[in-house]
Amino acid sequence: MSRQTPTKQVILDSALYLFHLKGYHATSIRDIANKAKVNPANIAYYFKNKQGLLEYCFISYLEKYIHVLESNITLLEDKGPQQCLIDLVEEVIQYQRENFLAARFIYGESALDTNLNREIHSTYFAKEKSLFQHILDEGIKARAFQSVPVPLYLLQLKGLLTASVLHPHYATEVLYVFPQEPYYSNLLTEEVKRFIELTLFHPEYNHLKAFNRTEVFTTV
Amino acid sequence: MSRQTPTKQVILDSALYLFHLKGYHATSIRDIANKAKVNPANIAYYFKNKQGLLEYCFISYLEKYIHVLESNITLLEDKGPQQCLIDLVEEVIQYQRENFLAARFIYGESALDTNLNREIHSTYFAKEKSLFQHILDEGIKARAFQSVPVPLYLLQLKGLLTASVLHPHYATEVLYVFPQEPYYSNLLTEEVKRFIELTLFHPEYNHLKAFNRTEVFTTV
Amino acid sequence: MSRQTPTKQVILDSALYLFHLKGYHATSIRDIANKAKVNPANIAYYFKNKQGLLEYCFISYLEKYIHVLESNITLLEDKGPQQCLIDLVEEVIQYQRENFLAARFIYGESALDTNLNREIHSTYFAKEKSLFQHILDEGIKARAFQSVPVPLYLLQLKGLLTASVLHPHYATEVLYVFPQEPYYSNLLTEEVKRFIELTLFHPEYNHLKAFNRTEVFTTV
Amino acid sequence: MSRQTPTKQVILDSALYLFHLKGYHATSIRDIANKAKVNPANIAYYFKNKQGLLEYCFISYLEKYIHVLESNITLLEDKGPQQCLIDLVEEVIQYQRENFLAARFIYGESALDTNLNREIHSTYFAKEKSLFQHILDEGIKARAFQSVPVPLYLLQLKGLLTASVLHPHYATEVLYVFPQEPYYSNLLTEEVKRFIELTLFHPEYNHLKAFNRTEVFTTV
DNA sequence: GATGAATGAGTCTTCATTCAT
DNA sequence: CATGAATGAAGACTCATTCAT
Repeated sequence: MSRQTPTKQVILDSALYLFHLKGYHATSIRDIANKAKVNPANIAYYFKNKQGLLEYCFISYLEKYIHVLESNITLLEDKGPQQCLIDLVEEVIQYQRENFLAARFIYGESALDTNLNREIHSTYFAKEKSLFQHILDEGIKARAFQSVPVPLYLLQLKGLLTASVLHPHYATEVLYVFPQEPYYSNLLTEEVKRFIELTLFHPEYNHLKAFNRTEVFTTV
Repeated sequence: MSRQTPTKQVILDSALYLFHLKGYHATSIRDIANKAKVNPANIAYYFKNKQGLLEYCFISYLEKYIHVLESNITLLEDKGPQQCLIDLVEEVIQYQRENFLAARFIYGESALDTNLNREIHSTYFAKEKSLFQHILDEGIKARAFQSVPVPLYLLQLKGLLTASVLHPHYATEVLYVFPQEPYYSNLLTEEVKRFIELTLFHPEYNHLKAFNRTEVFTTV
Repeated sequence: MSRQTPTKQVILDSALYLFHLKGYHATSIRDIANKAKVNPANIAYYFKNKQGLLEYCFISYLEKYIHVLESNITLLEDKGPQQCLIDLVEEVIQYQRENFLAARFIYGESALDTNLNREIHSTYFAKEKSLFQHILDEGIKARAFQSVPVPLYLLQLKGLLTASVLHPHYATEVLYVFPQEPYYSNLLTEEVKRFIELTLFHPEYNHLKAFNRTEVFTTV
Repeated sequence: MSRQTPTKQVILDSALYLFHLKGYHATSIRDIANKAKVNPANIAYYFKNKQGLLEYCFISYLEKYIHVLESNITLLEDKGPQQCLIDLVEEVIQYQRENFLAARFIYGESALDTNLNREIHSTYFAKEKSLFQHILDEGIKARAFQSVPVPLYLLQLKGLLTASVLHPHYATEVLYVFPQEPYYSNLLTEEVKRFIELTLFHPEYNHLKAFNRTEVFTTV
């Protein structure tokens, strides 16, 4: 997290913004340079390549993302699986909201058939999976969680956690839900937690406080 | 559903395949023509534009998708809200699996800032929302469903339904779940149904047969 | 001048209109076909080529143009050189006005370096020159005309006669002179005649009626 | 009149040459680049567009052309209308000869229906007209000129002045007059002056030296 | 660190033309 | 006589990248 040259940073910000808006291939290096008010050759200087810029975006997001997960898992024994998972989900959602541009962009591109995607799936996402699986396995073993089919459950969990990232226009323009605003973000977090509790937690084991949903959104 | 020129159809298939694989902007018109083994000028002949080809892909998928939803909703009164929603979800998942390339591609692109995206959100997805909302409202009114905040619930439902479409590499290469195979597809459908039952259905009202999950996937 | 297939004629009219409007190279064969509401392949059928269509336009205009000149020259001995030249000029201007699209188009293109241009210059325009020169030579010999340098005089005469054809926007949008309307066409014809009389005719010989210009246009 | 990059200048020269030879639309950007021995992308770099290159050609010619006119008009009071017009005509012909390629090209294209043409007519040519009209009005008022219908006269003057530009092949290949050579250029200038004197100047007012035409070109 | 000039490959698109029907 | 399908070549233009300064 070292302080970066203003030029490098402004390139990065512009790139991230345009990538998330138009996608990687639809964004030209001159678009980025124009937005950053910088000479295009600087991009080659700092990132060697357009590809290099892309990788930098991916990796710097994912590196920190994994760090968020790992630092949470260390408390698994202290908190117990239920609390640990709940906290983890909360922090993931928060991290995604704080790095919204990167999150939206990376998950959007991650469906494509790319070498870079293959790499990050075999490293970062594999790591992510093993961390989540660890919590689930521990929870199931401790009878805190119901005995769910882990991979399927993780896929669904992924769907829940990335819903507001991957369907931004559906959220804002169709449902009038604005996931970037704290108000909605909190509601969404609570909903995800509710899903997890209802579908995963063992009822008898549950020592979390009763779930009280705000009743605001019952109808629209 | 009129009979199409073989040339037009083969262009369409090739385009869909490459779009889903590499994304719209990374796919050149020559790539498509090569794969289809036709002259690039035919693409202009049949679709006027690369953009025209894109729109054709989007619209022909979404048109049929909306049709699936609508023909299901007509049976809402007969089936009751619970069975109607369950059947709907099943058919949506099935439709997505049958039109996997289009589904993956369209949902992947739908996060971008495009005129086409704005259009389809204000038409097809708005329609989709109103249909889903109709079921939910009816179900809540009839006490078949719990009183959930509809927009948030719809966003999460969207996340669940598109999870295997939007995270294909995560599913196959990390989780070893292959959503296109009928075996996994059925399991995933059952899981989504389970989520809905647990988070939406009113327990007392429930007259569906008890949910029996296959216990295969408990661990991996 | 045989009656032509409606299709052939409508193609010709459309071509001439678009050629004069946008120029030959800026007009596509599909433009013409669209305007004529005809299938593009018909152009190949009737004219073999785009080039063939062009040649047809050129030649059919010039063939008739030369005919106008020739049929006038035959009366040279009867009328005397002055009257003959005056009548000729009048008929040339009239012919150009009646075939305005062709005239504008052909003179516009005739400055370019083309095989077709080389051909029509060595035939039609060479013929045109020899006819004009014949009148001038006869007139000079008969002391009806002043002893002008013929080639230079012909070049200037050409400039005068084609002025309203080659500067259509200058005429209409800058000078507010509309050469296609009979009113202005007559005025222009009178002006050209006046130029010729003043610069070419021998004053003593002149037995034409005194030139009375309409005084309308003295100032603007 | 700032110093231009050699590359930019060589592109400009090549473009002008090819435009005048084949016309704008028949000249491809690759033709220009080949002739200039530079990379085609440089054209986009310096002129943004093929259209941009065209506009540059038009405007740089016309800008200087108007300047020629204006700097002459300032001497109107000193010289009197007759001498001023004569000098002006001489300088116009000279300017056209010095910028032959541009002049031929621009007047050739100026008959077409183009946005650019509309613009230059409503600016440069409107300006040109008002300058010429000013001289004529002054001359008529001062009884130096006969009371001619100004717009018609200006149209004919235009025809005279552009004759050798707009009928280059007619001049050289049919009449064997070579307007670019100083010898012929002088003769042509004298002829135009003679026309003006005979058709415009008031005989009594005339204090110009008697017009002596070289007698060389009486016959060909 | 940063820039303007220059490049070659690649983009989408349009064109004139042909041919079977 | 007319058409729709199909083609190959060429069009203008954009792109990522390099390099001397």
